[in-house]
Amino acid sequence: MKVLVADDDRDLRDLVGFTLTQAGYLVIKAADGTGALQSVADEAPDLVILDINMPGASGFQVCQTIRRDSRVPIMMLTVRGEEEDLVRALELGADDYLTKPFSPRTLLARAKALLRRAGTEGASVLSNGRMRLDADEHSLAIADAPPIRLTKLELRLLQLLLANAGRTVSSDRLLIHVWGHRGSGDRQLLKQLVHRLRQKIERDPATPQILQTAAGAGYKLVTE
Amino acid sequence: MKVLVADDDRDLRDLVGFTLTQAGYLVIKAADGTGALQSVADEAPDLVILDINMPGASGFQVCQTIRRDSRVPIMMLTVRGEEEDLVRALELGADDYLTKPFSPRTLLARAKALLRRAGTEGASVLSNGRMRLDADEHSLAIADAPPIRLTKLELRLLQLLLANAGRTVSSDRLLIHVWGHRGSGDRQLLKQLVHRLRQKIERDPATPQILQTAAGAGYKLVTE
DNA sequence: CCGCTTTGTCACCGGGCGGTAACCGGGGCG
DNA sequence: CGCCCCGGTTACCGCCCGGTGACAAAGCGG
Repeated sequence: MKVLVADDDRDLRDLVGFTLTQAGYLVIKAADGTGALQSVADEAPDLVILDINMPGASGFQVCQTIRRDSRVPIMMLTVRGEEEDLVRALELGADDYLTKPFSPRTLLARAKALLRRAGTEGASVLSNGRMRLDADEHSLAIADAPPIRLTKLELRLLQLLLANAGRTVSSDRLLIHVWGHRGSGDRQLLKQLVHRLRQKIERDPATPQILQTAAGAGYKLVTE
Repeated sequence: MKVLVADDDRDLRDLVGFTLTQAGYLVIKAADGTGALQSVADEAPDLVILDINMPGASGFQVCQTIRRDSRVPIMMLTVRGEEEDLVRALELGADDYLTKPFSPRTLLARAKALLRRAGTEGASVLSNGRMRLDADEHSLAIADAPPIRLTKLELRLLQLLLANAGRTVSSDRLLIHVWGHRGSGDRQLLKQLVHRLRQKIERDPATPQILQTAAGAGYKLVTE
């Protein structure tokens, strides 16, 4: 389940992202309106969380543009006391709104309700090239080989890698996505997870063909 | 299809009632919380529409009480700007919500979606592959074997599993479906229920062929 | 009120998941 | 040349998870 979080306030973006990540969602972030539109087009998220006040293109414009060719659920973020903005947002096709400040619990409850209502809940399979990741089954199928069972952590790792297939994903992003925190000492965790995952999915774990390392940067998934 | 509308505002109640009646639903009305509970018990509606602000018993109490022994879809009505109330409602087991004012069209669309999702339109017998579940008889027939008597909980568990035959259903969903939103952390209940059910339906309960576990995720039913 | 069935709770076990440390080998650099 | 940083690998171990048995509590029909 992919969620796009668009907000120019870095702290808020991180908080929202963290909350959703911990709840098992795959989070994509954007810092401004144009970035948000780009991400919607590229990543086809299942839910979009939009701050109204953003540089680039305002939340309104973004919302309107998205609605031109998508019915993806949109949740708007506003500051208290901007009722008329709110009404306008709803008229532009937003599905729900949240006034800052809000608690993580609130956010989660509303997000879940939106996804449930949209009926997007069932489709939890992410695929790219020869790889197919099923979040419900906790399994990964490569080409026509029988699916491989994954643990929770392996699944999370692959979610982010597969969503960025072909591109290198930094160790920090992986750490945050999988464990929810970063730190130099935690490198070992990632090392281990990658190693164990390679034992499972690589034909020859010593010379990885799929889960490749980008020295000094991170890892990337090769799906071709 | 029976719908209960509970709201202390007579005008709103009538409007909602009228909308639903026109759409072909059988509408029951209640003006306060206690009346709502009474009606739920007496009439067993297929959908409950609850205003949060009501005399008698608040929408929360009503919602919670209903959820103690029923999983009938519940839609909450709120006025704009009561975020935390809303969250509480969703956490208490409400399925959807609507902020006043809303259009009749919206109301209808949401109500239909809820009923569809609840699968209330289906018959009392559910079958897939070699398995046939009869909700009235509380029995499960596998292939040509004589039907097996089921308890209430076993029946509910199988309902959800059979409706998603072949796919993994998460432990959380099962817990909510069977016990109705309490003990969302109580894996023990599910563990036991599965164990007991396996004793009944599996040829060799130690190596399940039908009710299989998806480690770290949930359970799934194999109907082939 | 009794007895049976159903359901909730507790305790235990075995296996695997995941965190931690230590070691190895290679490449960059002083 | 030797140091050290980085990533891979091996090993160990605590703990969580799922399965199981036993028993208490609750529900229900006679």
